[in-house]
Amino acid sequence: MDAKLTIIEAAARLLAQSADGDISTRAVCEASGIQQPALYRIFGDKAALLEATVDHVWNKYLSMKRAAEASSDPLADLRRGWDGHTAFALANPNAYRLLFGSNAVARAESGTEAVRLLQGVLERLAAQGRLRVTPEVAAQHVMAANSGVALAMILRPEQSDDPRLSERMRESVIHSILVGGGAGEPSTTAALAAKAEGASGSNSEAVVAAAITLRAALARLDAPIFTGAEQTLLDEWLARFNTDDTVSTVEGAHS
Amino acid sequence: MDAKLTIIEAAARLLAQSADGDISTRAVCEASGIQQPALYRIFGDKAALLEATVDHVWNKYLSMKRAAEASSDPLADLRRGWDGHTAFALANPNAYRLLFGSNAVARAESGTEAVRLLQGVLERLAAQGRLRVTPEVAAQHVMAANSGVALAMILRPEQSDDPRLSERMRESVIHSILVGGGAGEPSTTAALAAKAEGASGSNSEAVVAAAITLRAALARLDAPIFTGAEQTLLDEWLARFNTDDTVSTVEGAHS
DNA sequence: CATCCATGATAGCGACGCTAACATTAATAT
DNA sequence: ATATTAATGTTAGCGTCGCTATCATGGATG
Repeated sequence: MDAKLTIIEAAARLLAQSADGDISTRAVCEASGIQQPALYRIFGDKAALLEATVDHVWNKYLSMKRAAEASSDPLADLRRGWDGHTAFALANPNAYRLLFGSNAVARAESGTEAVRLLQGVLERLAAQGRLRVTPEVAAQHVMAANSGVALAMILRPEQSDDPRLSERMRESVIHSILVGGGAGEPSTTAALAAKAEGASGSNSEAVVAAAITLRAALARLDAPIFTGAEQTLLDEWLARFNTDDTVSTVEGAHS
Repeated sequence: MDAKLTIIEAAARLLAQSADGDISTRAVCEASGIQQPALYRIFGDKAALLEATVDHVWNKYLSMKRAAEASSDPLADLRRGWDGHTAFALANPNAYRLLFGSNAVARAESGTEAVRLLQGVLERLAAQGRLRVTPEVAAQHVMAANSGVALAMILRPEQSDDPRLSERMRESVIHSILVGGGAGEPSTTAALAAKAEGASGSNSEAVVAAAITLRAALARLDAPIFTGAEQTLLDEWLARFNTDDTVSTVEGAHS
């Protein structure tokens, strides 16, 4: 199974040096000292080879980044992830274009893993009460904006000469996803609690505040969102978040 | 010179029906009743044919839109232009992918014209003192975000299932480009709706954010606060707060 | 030792982008 | 009206592509 890695590395090398962004399986075979039937026995077809190559390049870059990406501040992690994404695109334009600008490698693991990592960060932000959309929606928003900026810088550098384009888009996206606009003053009770926990080191207050907010909203709700029984039970469940036991348990996951 | 248009229309037809987004010059020749040497005498090479085809499709769509795009409100025109861009991408995914996701048709006139039209609108906004960046910078920002959303919806529909993704990104970009955040029709977007309810006294954004916060906290909760079934049902109920119907209904209760 | 299966090597198929070569027509000049 | 030129139609084919059929080889397994 060493042949597989040999082929992938040769393909990655050729892809990085390719002028038009494409490579031929014949060239890959010649560069890796392997014959075509072997390549097709291993990968099946060219799309699978490209997929494996893109995944390999992506994972190589990711393992470089992963060491420095464990922080207590999910917003800082989000910024780091964005900048890393952009840097990867500029460092590997051909692989990136295959991954985010073509349909040939749409099923590559790299794309879903990028979204998974992003969602992890966003869920931590959500747990602090700082997201105003669901992590799923936020992830789609961030990914679309980030890939749009990266592709524009790769494919239309002369039309994307603003040196702060990526940074601008990053902050624009962050602003529209976070409550209170991110860097600005928090406006919701949950965000206030999130800011307060910055001093105490715990994020459980945001959860308690969110439960309180929801219970209050629930009481004033006359729209047919819940039946009476549902509403009663939901209120009971929301009340469970207010116990100190719950708080300490939730915050146990944090530290 | 009628042969040129005949070829282009055949190519556009084939491109629209193509499964993998690519077409062969042989198929174009057969579909247009013209031989390959004639095609290559007219266009030079395949890239030029694709370029002309994309330009043709783009201009056809643009002439459809141009009639309805003379307004006194540049912000409304910006929104119209954004939605038209997205609609074109979804209606012509293969042509769009060639234009914004590949380097084969990077020099197509369509791309530069799209940016030119956009800059015209942005310059009108700038003349009204509503832009907080230069029209050039704003145009790059808008184009990158719009193409990113469109490509994501084309290439990764299962990862871009938020039906309001384009709208969300549009308002996010507008907010970050205009001075004061930019006000428009307050009924459509969640952000603007949140602004409107700020005056009315209710706080639907806080409710949505609280529900999101609780769902995130719920996901990383391993303490025995809820049983599995309880947690599943609670998550479902919390998810109901995220629908825009719910939001408007909640704020409707107090207006 | 016989069997089987994974790998090596050769050759080739059909389709691709593209072009040389020539035949034919249309347009122009004399 | 004829000769010259330019444009177009037609055939055939080159080199490369993704991919595969075919067979030889060799080492592991019973």
